[in-house]
Amino acid sequence: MDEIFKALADPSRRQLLDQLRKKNGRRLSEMCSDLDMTRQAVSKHLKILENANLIVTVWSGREKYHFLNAVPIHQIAERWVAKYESHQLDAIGELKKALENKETR
Amino acid sequence: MDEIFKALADPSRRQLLDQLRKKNGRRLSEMCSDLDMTRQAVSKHLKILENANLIVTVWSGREKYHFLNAVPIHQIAERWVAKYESHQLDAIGELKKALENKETR
DNA sequence: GTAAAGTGCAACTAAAGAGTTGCATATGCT
DNA sequence: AGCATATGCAACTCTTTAGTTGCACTTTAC
Repeated sequence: MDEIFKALADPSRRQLLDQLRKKNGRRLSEMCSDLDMTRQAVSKHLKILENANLIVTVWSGREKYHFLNAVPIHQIAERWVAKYESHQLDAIGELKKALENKETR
Repeated sequence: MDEIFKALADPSRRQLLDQLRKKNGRRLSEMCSDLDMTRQAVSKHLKILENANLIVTVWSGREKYHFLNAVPIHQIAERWVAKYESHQLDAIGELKKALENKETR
């Protein structure tokens, strides 16, 4: 799960995912145009996304097609975000509790 | 939003959030015990979480209480993850489309 | 067959990040 | 007043990461 969080931490990589969301199955050179960096840099980002299983690739001749895989994103939403569902911030109430706790310590 | 993703990218910081999820309103020194690093390092992590608004703090005398704020997590789930809701991976189908596209290019 | 297109690999640089140590400051206790 | 507790700030080290440049390899087009 750490790999996924790390992969999503970079804005360029989120942008690449976003590109694929709009038009799936792009080649590397297609994806470079939107980013202000060299092809090799984009290639590295795509590799990180692929290692995190956020992207799946298929070769056809000399061309490599990139496909979005949203499954890991959904898993994080379900397994990780869900844990924080019930947590509403009630700072004042919580603070009171904490201070009461302090008294009796 | 970038700050939130970056803040969540570190396992120690996710662990700190997890601690607060179990028992809210902790002080810095309380939170150190679970992490294998110095107090100062934990303090830095907490500051990053605070800057990302994932944690809210309240001073009481010389003690600083930390409270979990799950709102940004929910916002990411709603605004960002939701965009990827409809994306099911159909690699073979997508590939076919990509290759057909290639023919006509 | 030769050139162009699409991609990968490796070495390097520069910047960001995690963690440490040392010192300072403020509060609470006796 | 004096000491212990709780935290913050700053400088430093080490590692990771983002990005570059240069070269190699394979496939397609002419």
